[in-house]
Amino acid sequence: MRQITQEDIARKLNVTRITVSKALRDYPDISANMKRRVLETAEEMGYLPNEIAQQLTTRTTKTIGVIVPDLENSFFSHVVNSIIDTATSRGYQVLLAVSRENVELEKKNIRNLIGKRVDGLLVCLSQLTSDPESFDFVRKMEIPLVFFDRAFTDCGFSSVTFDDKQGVSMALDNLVQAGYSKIAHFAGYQTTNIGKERLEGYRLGLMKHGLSTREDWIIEGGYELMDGYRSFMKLGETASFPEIILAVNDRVALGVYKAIAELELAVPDDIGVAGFGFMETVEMFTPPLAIIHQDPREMGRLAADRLIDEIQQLAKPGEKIKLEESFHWNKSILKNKKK
Amino acid sequence: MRQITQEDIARKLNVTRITVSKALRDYPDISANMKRRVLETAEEMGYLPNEIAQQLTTRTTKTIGVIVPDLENSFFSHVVNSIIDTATSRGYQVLLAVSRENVELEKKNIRNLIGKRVDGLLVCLSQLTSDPESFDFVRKMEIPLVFFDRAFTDCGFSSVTFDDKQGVSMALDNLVQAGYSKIAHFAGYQTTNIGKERLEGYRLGLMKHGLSTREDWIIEGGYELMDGYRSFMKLGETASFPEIILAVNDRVALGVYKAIAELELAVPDDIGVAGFGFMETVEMFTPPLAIIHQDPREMGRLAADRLIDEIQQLAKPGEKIKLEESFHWNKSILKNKKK
DNA sequence: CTGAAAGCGCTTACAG
DNA sequence: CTGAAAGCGCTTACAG
Repeated sequence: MRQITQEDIARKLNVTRITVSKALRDYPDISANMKRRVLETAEEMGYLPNEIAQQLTTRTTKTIGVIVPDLENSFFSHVVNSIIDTATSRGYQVLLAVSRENVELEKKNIRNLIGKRVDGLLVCLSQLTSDPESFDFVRKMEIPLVFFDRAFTDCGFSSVTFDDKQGVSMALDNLVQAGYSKIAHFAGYQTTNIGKERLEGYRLGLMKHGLSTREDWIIEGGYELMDGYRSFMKLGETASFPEIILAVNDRVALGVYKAIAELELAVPDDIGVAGFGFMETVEMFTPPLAIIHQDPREMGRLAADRLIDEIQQLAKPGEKIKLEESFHWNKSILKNKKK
Repeated sequence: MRQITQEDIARKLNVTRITVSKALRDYPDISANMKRRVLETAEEMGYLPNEIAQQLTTRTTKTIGVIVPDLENSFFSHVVNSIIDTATSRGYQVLLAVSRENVELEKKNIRNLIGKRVDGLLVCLSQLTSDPESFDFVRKMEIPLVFFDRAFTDCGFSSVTFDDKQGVSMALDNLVQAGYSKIAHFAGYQTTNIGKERLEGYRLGLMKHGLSTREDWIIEGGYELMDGYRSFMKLGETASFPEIILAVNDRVALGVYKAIAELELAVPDDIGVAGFGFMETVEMFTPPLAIIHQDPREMGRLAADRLIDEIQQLAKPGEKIKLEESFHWNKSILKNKKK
């Protein structure tokens, strides 16, 4: 029942527990012979150091806390997978919590993880979080924290986010160059960062190419499949059709596909569709969706590495890291149109 | 820099740290007045109990370790999400590790998690694990463990797995009743449990309905998209075509769809397809795949609840829980065929 | 109602 | 080369 402790090993070898501790950690002032005997006996007895005790003495847990809004979202599960990979390879374990887009649960998670004395925190904010109170607490406790994907930018913490403006701009460059000029945007809520940034990128991109913005081609909606569906139907009521629809995310793009199919139109022959997403997203579409690519693995790796760097004081907090996005043409847009 | 401890609160109130500890845990032998003062001061000073210290004294961490082969697999990410939900609601946190289908890493993860003194372990074995050594160690340490999805069945630990035989049998019942009799199976490797169970279920199911098994309609392959593709092409070489293909998993089914499209055939008009999967799987297919349904949420919930029950000694180890599967007709098979 | 003592399993200066 | 002392922050019988 009782676990094997250093005391047990010590008793067996007729030395003190201090000698055992030192031998196990390979202190230079222990004889090679004693080290060998201690190691052997430890192995024999099935000794496994009690890390809780180590954590209490060393005041470090080699554990990082991760809070994610929803693990059923495959973007996040990819990010978390990559965080775990990175953390493991640097000797850290991951305590994972899910906020379910719930502000109260997010708060609780933060307190719980700090209570468990994680060495640092990796947080993707839930959609509705507006109150930085919990994070003031984190700052007061002087616990390193790095935001990813969704961040407070004025808290003094580092963050790793995508550069949507750059992404949209690059996509538009490609499309315009291929001869397209009629590009609509099914935008997200303008109360959210994502919605705003992407729409702004869209406007700027068009302007840059001297194209005028048609307000009836900007349809603001939500982030779900039915929003894309409804937006497309609304588009049918306007005077003229665009050549391409840029959807604010993959679920909205899926709704667009659905609407298109119902109207017996075809992608990409009748209309092209693009969205934001990553490789797995693409596979869900027939034909494969063109995407402004956001790589969850890169995000996870960078965020975890940054956090661990800050924990080990190899880096200072407060760095805003922006990840570049790339445009992946696929079969949902006719290439080389050249009008 | 230093964290606030009970000692700090005690000093401020001119009492001993024992009184503070008791007040915080609402001991009956502390005056209501003192409790109030302690609570207030704790709040004021931003006191957060050091759970590491608590863990050391109480010898319990309220943490469970979860090992999963691959978090990018959405089945597993759904299971883990559900585990976290259940664990959180019962007051436990989750330390998550990924084995990447790597036996060595799996071993290391187990030792690491036990080193961190988790109260229990939830494990989905990596595909190649055959040596129960690590698990003997777990047993020796008397740490509760529950396997899910992939299990050692002769280790004395509880397990939660799907009843594939029952699932296939139910699917065949439905199909035969609808008038189908020509059903092929694209099986998995017969060296794996999953491959074996599903093929066995298929044979038994056919037999039950007095249908003969055509060996050229059983094509053994792997678990990836290209395996399904190749198997379908191989089928083209046989004398006669089946009406329905039962694929061993979703990726194989996807390969079948691909092959069918290339041969300019259509699902379900020319041939029907079914596979194993869950709701998210279905959405990836056009038309939506018929599935023998394995619910990851149910699996996660049951496994976590079982483990916590065993931790709290509300249940004994060694229970083999089999989850029922249901057959979900979708548009990839013509219903009510009635020949 | 409050406190003194012992302990959880470990580590780390400091002596000898 | 080995060990005695002090400490990490907490809890829990046991006294008074």
